[in-house]
Amino acid sequence: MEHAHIPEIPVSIFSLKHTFESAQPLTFYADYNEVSNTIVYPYDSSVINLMHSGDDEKGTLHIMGRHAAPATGEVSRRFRLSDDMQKIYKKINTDQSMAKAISAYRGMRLTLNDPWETTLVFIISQFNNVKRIRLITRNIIQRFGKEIYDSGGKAVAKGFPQSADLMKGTEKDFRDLGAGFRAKYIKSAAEYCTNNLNLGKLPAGKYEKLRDSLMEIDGVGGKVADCIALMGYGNLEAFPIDVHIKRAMERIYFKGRKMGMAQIQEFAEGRWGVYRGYAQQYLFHNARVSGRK
DNA sequence: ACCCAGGCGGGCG
DNA sequence: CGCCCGCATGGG
Repeated sequence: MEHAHIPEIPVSIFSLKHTFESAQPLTFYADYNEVSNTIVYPYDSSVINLMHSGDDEKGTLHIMGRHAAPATGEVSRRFRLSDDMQKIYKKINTDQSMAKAISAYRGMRLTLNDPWETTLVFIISQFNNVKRIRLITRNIIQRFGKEIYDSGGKAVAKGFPQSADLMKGTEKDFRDLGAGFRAKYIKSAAEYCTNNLNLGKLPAGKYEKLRDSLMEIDGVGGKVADCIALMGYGNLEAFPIDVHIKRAMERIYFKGRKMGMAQIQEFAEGRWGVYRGYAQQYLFHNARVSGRK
């Protein structure tokens, strides 16, 4: 089938750039080319190549790659293309700070990632920085991922290793790949998610139950469980509170006073309701970018 | 040199 | 219960 039709998806209020740069699981191992506005990432047994043309208000996603046609639905799910951003913005645009964040990163989507990939990435994320999370994640993929070949039989990438694949690694292996004290968590999570907890069977829509189940994993506490619920299961009720969110919210909404996690959670629920996961992503990205210098 | 990073588990009061 | 501490590693 030469000159195969390139699948296209019309998209509006969508920014591949802001989405990629907002430190979500996919972005730790995908490659992004800002000039061509293209993202390349391994998925299943092939590589998906996604180009965004037009502008963020109204554009087109072009899907290229060996399995481009069957990947169309997957791209739509993964980038949450059916989210009604007008409606979501209306719900979370509650004040001047949110308005500025939405304006600055308009089109940024939450992404929906594989639950196991998300679990591993956020176990690595604890007490760590984004650059090293990315490094460690890539090291683990390089060491334990399976080769992905193009139609000519050339190895082009490595797929994300499943939990069973990581069971072959020792704690020392993960330490050598840069995981540090998290190595023991990676090892035990690989075992637990292979033998005891089927991540594919957890109830994505039941926030409390989902969160409690995820916290059975050693090394997964409340914050990491919220990240997995949000970005691995698409549960928008999850509101992960990390150091950036905590600081930003204390400053913006609590006159600089130190607040407990429960109080901040309660505030977020009351203010942004079932869309608080989206509010979190805009607050987080804004705080992180404006915190750099 | 010093401080910080998408926190967590464990121990203590 | 809540509080507090140690924790690997590398970048600013």
